[in-house]
Amino acid sequence: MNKETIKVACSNCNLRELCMPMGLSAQELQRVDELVAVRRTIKRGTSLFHNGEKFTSLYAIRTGFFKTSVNTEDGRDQVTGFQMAGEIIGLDGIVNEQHTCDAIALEDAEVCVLPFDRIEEISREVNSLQRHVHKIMSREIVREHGVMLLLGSMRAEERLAAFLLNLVQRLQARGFSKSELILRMTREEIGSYLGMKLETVSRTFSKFSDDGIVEVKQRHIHISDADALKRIVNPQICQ
Amino acid sequence: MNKETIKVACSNCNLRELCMPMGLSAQELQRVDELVAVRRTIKRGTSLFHNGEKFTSLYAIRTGFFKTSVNTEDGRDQVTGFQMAGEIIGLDGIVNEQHTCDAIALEDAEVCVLPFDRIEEISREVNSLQRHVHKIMSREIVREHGVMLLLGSMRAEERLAAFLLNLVQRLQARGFSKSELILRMTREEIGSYLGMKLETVSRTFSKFSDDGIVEVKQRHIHISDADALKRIVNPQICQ
DNA sequence: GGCCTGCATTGACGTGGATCAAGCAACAGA
DNA sequence: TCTGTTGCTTGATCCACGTCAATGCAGGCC
Repeated sequence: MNKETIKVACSNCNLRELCMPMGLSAQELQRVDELVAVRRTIKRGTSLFHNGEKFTSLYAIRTGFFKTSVNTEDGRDQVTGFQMAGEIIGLDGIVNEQHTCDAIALEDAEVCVLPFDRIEEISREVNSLQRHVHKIMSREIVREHGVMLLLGSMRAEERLAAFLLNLVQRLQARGFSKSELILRMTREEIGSYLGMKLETVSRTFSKFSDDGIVEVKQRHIHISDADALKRIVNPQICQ
Repeated sequence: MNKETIKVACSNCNLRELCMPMGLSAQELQRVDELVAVRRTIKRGTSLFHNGEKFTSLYAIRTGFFKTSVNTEDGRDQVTGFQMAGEIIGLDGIVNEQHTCDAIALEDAEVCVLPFDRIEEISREVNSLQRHVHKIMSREIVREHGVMLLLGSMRAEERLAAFLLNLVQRLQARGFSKSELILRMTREEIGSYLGMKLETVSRTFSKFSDDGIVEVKQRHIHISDADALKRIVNPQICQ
């Protein structure tokens, strides 16, 4: 094997514990390495796939930041999620063999292309991969339940607080600061995700800033009082 | 095989095309029949599983009607879906091996219990079952995208219209009328699902009724003008 | 540098739906 | 038959957020 091959191997990837099952034998690892067909780079602002496109592969994000959004013929648009390194996108395409949403890179990105028939083939042999695929899909379902709870029952401040806590928690799991973050998306995209208008997003940021909970300078956010955010989301519990 | 065994076989089930893959060989069918461990009946108002309970099985609904809902420690509650015959529930439990929502029967129900390790085992051998499981999970993800769109970008009338159209379409696929339906849930449960208060649900029903779009008598609904509902959901397209 | 363009912020105002409250219909049980 | 309970409807009022509009700020390009 030459350097190139080694470079695209999951076994050598520093994101392995985020997007691949753990505790594989050497032989299983070798099989799983065959999952990744190629890497693909996506320029900021361009799409990895879009609504209607034929589904062939899932994508594991190596670097960069994406949004996914669904849109209807009559111009409605809803951001359904923001995805970062180690996360898998494209699951929506399995059911009808075509994608039902757009995935847009919010910064230059690189993904591993995982052909789905290869995933199915290898997960028949490697039980822990099979289980892993099921868990990833189940996790997405549970995540979406959380978004439904947010959209269905929270007010603007609660939504934004929950959003910030979620983002920072995921960034922290990737070794970034738990109080400092740079938003990769516009106020409008945040608003679309949270079911509110961009003006309300902006005003709510300003309110948090006035209350000394966060410092906001455009897309640079510093969380000064994470507990206050938690209290906003969970009024009763965090008293 | 005695009568009892035949009775619980998927191969004889009239819901087969709804919850099982199609085009199986005789041998594969036999394997798939082993999926169903037992049937279980659930009385109206009682739970099939609830939040925190250990996950062991998925459930295929044979008869009856369920709601699933997530709830937080601080008393927030969100109905995440209504499920009817032929649909699979419990997918949320896979990721952490415990359920993260409650499933409550809204009328007396019967489900087939599908132990998840058996699903995994058999889907390693029967490719079309494997594919089917993936599709079911993907379909749920896509459905939830639709709910996010609804909650994030629609107004009350649009939400209720979309809800009614979705319900009646699923009922029609099961051989029921496309204009007549009986709601199995309260206004409050509809409201929780649609992110609105029960009073607003009631008022919106009354508005539809005044406009001659539906006839509402408590939980008995007659849809007089389905196109009008479609126009409400899709203002541009259906002109 | 100056100009353009795309975001972001902030204010003034309007409104859809929440809230509060009363009354009513359906049904189960005595 | 009456009676309590649960769910549904409707009205009056309020407010959180949307809408419309002006201004400000940063980065890219000439």
